[in-house]
Amino acid sequence: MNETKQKILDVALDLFSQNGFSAVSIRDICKVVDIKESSVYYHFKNKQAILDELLQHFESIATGLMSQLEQALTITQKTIKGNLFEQTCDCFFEKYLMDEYCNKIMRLLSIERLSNNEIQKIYNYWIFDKPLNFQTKVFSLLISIRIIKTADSKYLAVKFYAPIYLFAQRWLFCGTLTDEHKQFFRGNAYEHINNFFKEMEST
Amino acid sequence: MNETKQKILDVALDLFSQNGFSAVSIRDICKVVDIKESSVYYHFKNKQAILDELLQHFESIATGLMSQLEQALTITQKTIKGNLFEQTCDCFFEKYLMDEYCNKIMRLLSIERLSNNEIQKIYNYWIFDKPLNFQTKVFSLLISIRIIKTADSKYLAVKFYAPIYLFAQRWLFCGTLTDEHKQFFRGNAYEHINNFFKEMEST
Amino acid sequence: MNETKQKILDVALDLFSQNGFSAVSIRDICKVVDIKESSVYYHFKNKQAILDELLQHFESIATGLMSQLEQALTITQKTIKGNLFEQTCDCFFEKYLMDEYCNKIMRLLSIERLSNNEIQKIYNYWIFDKPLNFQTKVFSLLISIRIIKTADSKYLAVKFYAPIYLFAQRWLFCGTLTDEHKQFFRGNAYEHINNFFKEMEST
Amino acid sequence: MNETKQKILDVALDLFSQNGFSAVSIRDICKVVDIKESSVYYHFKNKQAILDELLQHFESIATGLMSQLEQALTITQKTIKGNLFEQTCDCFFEKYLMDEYCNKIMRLLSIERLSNNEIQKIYNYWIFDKPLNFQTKVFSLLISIRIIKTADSKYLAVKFYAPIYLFAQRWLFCGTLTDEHKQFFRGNAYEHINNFFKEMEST
DNA sequence: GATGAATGAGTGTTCATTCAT
DNA sequence: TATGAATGAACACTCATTCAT
Repeated sequence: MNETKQKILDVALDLFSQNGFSAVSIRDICKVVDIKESSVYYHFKNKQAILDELLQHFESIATGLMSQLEQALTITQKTIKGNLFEQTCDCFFEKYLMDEYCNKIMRLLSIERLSNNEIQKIYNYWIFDKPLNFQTKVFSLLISIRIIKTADSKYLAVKFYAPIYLFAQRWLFCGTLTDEHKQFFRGNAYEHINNFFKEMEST
Repeated sequence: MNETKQKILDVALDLFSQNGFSAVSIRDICKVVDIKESSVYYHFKNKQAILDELLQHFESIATGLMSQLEQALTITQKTIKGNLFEQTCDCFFEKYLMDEYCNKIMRLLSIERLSNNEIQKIYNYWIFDKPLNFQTKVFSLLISIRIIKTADSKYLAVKFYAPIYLFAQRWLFCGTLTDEHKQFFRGNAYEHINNFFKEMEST
Repeated sequence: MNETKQKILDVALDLFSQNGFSAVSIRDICKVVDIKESSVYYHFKNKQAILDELLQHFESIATGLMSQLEQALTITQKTIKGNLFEQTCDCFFEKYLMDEYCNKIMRLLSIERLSNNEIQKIYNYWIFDKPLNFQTKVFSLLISIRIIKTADSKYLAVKFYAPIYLFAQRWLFCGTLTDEHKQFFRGNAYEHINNFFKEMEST
Repeated sequence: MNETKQKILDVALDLFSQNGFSAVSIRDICKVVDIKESSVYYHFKNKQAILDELLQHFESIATGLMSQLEQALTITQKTIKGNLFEQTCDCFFEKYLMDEYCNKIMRLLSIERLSNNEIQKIYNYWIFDKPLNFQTKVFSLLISIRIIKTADSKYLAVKFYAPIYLFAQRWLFCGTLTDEHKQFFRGNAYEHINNFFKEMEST
């Protein structure tokens, strides 16, 4: 892709994720990219088109990652649960929640979702429904191969995912993503996962 | 309080909660209140002052409610846990998360928190820290009177609160608060609470 | 006169003399007087009326002072020139150029005269024409009683008054009137007057 | 320089010199230039920037002119005083006090100086200190080459400059600069200069 | 590919003034 | 006497966008 266009996308995402779409002006973006405002309109039809392209790119990344996770599910049907969780969680945390690009998009979605129905849908899908859906599949699998006893896989998914979501909101989707916040998140999240499995085994 | 001033506050909160503070103009507010823009400045120093007054009012309400909940804790030390939870949860859900005023404020906080440090702090306090803190106290109490066995009350609080937070985000803090969404939330939340206690009792 | 009305006049003059008429708002005045803006309109028809009253009062003061000086001229026809000048200059300096009220008015006139024909006329009359006219009379008198030799009294007046005017502009009509600036003015002005008479005597 | 930008500067100076900086709105300027208000902000950061550019241009002109006058001083050390004065006064009157650009700036400075310290300084420098300073140098020179007898060159400068300053204030810095006013000024000023030299020679 | 120049619509805010109480 | 409440007109300034070059 064109170099300038890519710069615009990068800077726009950076600013959008910090201040929201409507609070960032074309001027703001151009100041950082160091081009004139009219130049933006050579690369994009309008301001909205920048957002659209960012979101589209995110959805293709997220789709890829999620289908990758789901594939891992079928391949590793026979792996022990520890490994399975270790891998998928690691991947979900590092390449999704804390990935620079994805994290910025999600922060942007967080801001804009309340005033934009289109974005609301994307947010709900990628932050609530898809992860919960995936987690439900994981537990269904574990139940089917009798690693864990029969239970409501949907509710198990909520129990497992809700604290992760809460820690993500607390540490990863507030202001700039710092290494310190990342560590807080990892600490809280892995503690939860460990506790979760201990309880699971004890039953 | 003055009638017009109250109208301005009401309308402003309504619009802010839907679109965010900066996306709502004084013009927008005045169109609904049916006054001229300059009249706003008789009642408020500037646009920010409207937000400040709304937030201040929320904080006084939230403070009142939370101290009320905490008082209930001391009084009912001898009540059975079922009652305690029933009351506090009901109150927390209906008079806080789903209360028209508080819910709007929280939606507003959700939108603005990522681009406003001041609001970030308020959000974190009233949505994360204070409720988790309260829930921790509840579990400490239950542990101390041996209704539940010794355990990490802090982690118990997270396990208990995280799904509620997730359901609230999913159903209560997205777009206008409809009766349908309220029912979805209640359904999910009370299902979680019931399950939570069944597990508690079984251990 | 009514106490509040007087306060408004005092404060208005103070602010006008510092910032000019149009740069001072009714709000500014009311903040200092500690009344509501609407109250001003009980005492004055409009903003302009405040200015009018201030100017009118100034003109009555100035008229009084100048006629007093002119009277001194007739009475003291036989006094020696030294005394005459000493008295009139002292009076002109202290009770006119450096009088708190008159000085503020003149600073106000200075600001506004360029954009206001009415004020331009008042300024020209009381700052240029009247003093030069008076001074001309003084020199005419001195010439007529042969204290100084025949000369062009009009030009003498300019020679005498111009440096005083320059020193006044330099020290008395720039920013707030401080004691320091007053002293600078007195120093410069009396030095000039002394020099002026030495030269006069030597011819 | 850009044509529109120059037009804005010209019109702005014209209006500022008549009404003062703050009394002239961007709208006023745009009406005359025949552009939309928003266009101004393509050429200037804000209203203040227009003033700044005007003042800066004036100071470069004034600096040039004054250094030119001072150079004339060294070159013509041997010229007779008549010539020297003739040339410098002519230049100072026509290219400074009555030059269209400089005169407008000085009227603007006159209006704004009382409410703006920055401008007060510029005014004092270019209207009082610099001209008096130059004139002092002229007299020092004349004294040193014994064309005039030993005397206080500083006081001579005041005696020489004060009437010119007074006539300038009376005729050149009041309302629009008309040919009639220019003639009044020239008449008064040259009469003073002639008288001044007659007296000088007679002593 | 990029930009100089312009603009219409909109932003928050200030102002002098009015008028019923 | 004083003020609470309101307003129309103006203000400096920002914004996304257009278009000829």
